[in-house]
Amino acid sequence: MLGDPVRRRILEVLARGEHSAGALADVIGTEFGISQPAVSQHLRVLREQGFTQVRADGARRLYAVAPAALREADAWLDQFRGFWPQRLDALGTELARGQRERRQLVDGAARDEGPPEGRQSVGA
Amino acid sequence: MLGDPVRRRILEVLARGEHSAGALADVIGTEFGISQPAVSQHLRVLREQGFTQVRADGARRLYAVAPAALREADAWLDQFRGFWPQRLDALGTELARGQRERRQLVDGAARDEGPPEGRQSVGA
DNA sequence: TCAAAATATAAGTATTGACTTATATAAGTG
DNA sequence: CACTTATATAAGTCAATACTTATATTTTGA
Repeated sequence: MLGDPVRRRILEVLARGEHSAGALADVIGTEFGISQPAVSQHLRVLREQGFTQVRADGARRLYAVAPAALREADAWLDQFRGFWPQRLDALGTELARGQRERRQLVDGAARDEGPPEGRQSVGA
Repeated sequence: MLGDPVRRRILEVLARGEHSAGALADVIGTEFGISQPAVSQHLRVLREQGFTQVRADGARRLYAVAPAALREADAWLDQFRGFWPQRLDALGTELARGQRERRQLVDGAARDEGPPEGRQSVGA
């Protein structure tokens, strides 16, 4: 599933906010040199496996990250957390900041919004 | 990679400690109804992709979780941590406990050691 | 040193999966 | 309406992958 680099990349883009299928077809299609249907098929898989949510906006379909499935992956990793050193250093910062609000970029196609500000994990 | 249920299951078993290739072939082979070579091939993939480490013990090969690759997956998930509610409640406990030491079950084949005690994440 | 045990590799096959082009469907727009 | 835009689906192809059985390799122990 997420072994596929195209799908991973799609989610990375969606981590920055909502994007239309067309915008994704442009960005991802260009990056990987694949067609619109190819991207659309990846979107279908992501949708069906619960990694994304979609809402209609006229003829467009706006995709966004759906937490559930990714969270499940995260939960699965719990059993291995004891195997690597944790990053407690970032904790204070994170606690102070509180839970970060998500932006809702309605589309954005070619336009690049730059890297997301540091949303980071702390780990156990 | 980890989209494969057999490989995920192998790692789950290894999360409880070291197991020989034969023990894994028994457990996994039985659970999934596949042959020794099939399991061995999965072990090869996991090894080559850096998810496991192996050491020799006579004719046996003892497999264990290799943190690096899984940790990378965990790091990748960082960018999505803002999308789901965090479990800060577990933090105190975890801090108090300090980093959990890993057991080294030398094999264990059919014998089931029961669930690992709660090794949990806290998240950002 | 030879047979058995533990594991890996080889070679073949069937399924899955990631694309392609072509086309269907649905929604704006003149 | 007809045309265009936005997206999804269909159908086919090719490569990757997850098995199988058979066998090679290494180690141990009688």
